[in-house]
Amino acid sequence: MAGVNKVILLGNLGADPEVKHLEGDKVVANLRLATTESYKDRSGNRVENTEWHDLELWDGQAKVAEQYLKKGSQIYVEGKIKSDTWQDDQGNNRKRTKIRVQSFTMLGGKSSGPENPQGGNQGQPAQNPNSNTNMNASSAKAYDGDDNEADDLPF
Amino acid sequence: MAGVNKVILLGNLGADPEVKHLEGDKVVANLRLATTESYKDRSGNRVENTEWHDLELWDGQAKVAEQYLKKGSQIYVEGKIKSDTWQDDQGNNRKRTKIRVQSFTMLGGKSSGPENPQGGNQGQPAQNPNSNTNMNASSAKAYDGDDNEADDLPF
Amino acid sequence: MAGVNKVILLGNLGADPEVKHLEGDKVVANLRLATTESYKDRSGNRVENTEWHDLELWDGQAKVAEQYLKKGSQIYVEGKIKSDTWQDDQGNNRKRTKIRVQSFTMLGGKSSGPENPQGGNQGQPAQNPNSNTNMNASSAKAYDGDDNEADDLPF
Amino acid sequence: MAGVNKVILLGNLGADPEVKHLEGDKVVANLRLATTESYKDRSGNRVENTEWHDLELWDGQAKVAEQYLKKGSQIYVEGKIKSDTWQDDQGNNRKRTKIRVQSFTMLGGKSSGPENPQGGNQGQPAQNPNSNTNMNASSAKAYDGDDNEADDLPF
DNA sequence: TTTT
DNA sequence: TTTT
Repeated sequence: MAGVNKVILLGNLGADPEVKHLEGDKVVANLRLATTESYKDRSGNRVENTEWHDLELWDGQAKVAEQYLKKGSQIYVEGKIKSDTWQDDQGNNRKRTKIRVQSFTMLGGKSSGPENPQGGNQGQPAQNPNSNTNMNASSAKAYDGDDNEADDLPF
Repeated sequence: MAGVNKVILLGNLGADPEVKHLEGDKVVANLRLATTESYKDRSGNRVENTEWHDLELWDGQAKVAEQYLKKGSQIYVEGKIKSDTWQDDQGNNRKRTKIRVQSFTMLGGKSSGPENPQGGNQGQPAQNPNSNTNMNASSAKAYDGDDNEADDLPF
Repeated sequence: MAGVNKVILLGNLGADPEVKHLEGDKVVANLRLATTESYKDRSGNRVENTEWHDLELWDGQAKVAEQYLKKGSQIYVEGKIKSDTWQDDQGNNRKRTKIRVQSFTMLGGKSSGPENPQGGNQGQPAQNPNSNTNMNASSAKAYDGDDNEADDLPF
Repeated sequence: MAGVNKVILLGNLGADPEVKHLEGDKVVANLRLATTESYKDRSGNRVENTEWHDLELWDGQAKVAEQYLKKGSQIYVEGKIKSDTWQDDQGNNRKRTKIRVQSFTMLGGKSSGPENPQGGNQGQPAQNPNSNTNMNASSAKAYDGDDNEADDLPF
């Protein structure tokens, strides 16, 4: 029976993306995303609570992430929960949960813009390094291999 | 900085709720929820893929779950991802991820209706055991202690 | 700048789908979906409040809707808000809002199962007319013309 | 039967909030929010498509909006679709759809920070007018009158 | 371990 | 480990 497994996150990267280029043109990027909520406890003190999420992106999206995201980037993410289960050396059942990203959008925050835009002209500073450069890397449709959103880059 | 950490699930329970009544009137329920997606692989064969989620509900919601949900129940859930981290006996960093439920709605499927409705009249079968009895246990707002959704029960 | 425009609905159809087959193999289906919320007013009386949504589905999804949905069907929907604006006869600006469906999933409820399954054998009643027949008609990606979810039908 | 009616938006305000202070301490704010999507048409040209949403906020949230949001502000919104229906002068049935906001979060973008922070010191420019000042105005719980999120302001 |  |  069909179900729903949907995750929506908005937060900041705790580190630069870790990107691996695999055989057969496959690319995978792993991101660490922090979502912080803030509330008042019973004593009226403001408390911050940060949850860290392991994101996994494939192929076109991984390339976009590699080129545009870095530590501190603020992004909006849609994806689904996906767990790996295995047995460790002691024979214990282990489980690791990550978010398989289906789409993401860059928001403003620190460090928007490509790390090294068109590979040159570093003497001329980017016109608006702090502007709200959003960019959408849309749905990956991983199963059927029609993963062509690399053609969807906004330039 | 405020962020967003939102999970939306729709699936079936793999087991009856596990409910613990703690000191001070606190109640916690743990549910195992399966979300199944179905797709065709490259060869055109239909494949089913099930993800299992650990849900945690507190207080008013836990009581509603205890009374109305059981193995097989189909529910719609909103919540957030919440991880526990600790060190195991070998000093390894461990992490366990669960879904802290903020609201849920009972859908049809098997086993709607209370397990043992007001404790009596078992000779008379429930009129419509397979009907689409939905019920909403709304948001828990745990942090500020205004956790009064027990008053929101639909009866 | 990229934004997010996402709608999630779970409710029941108020009428059978209205389907139009257009030139060039295009198909559009219009659905009326009711989402009902129930709450207690200040006096403690339970109140029901129903919102009606106009859904629009295209092509592969429209065909699935035509074949499987009818009045009373319970569905889960993801889509986006889309408005038409025009001037009426009096020169007033008018606006009509609908939900462009990106994916939907059939839940149980009334009237699951095809209206007329494989066109025959009506003497033999469907084995489980009230069973929880879910079915997923996945995302339509209308803009790029790669609208091939008709190939994704679960049979 | 309980249903789901959920809207998630991320975009920018097209104008300053319109706030009305009603009798009995009630406050309502109306916002115009633009969500823009960007895609390539068949010819490979990038196309932008903007949808305008009418948002309605009440009480504590309305006050937060009044103080912190203005034209250009980028926000993340959760809410639900809510329609008004009436008959116009010609006796035609009319319908107007708006988004009843349940929570919102300020993101960076233009014009974060209060319009007039604690009412003074205008000679000293705000230190970081373009910084990523996020702020969460949480769920409004309108029906039951326990609308105390004014106490939840982050200061 | 659910559901179809 | 992010962000404010």
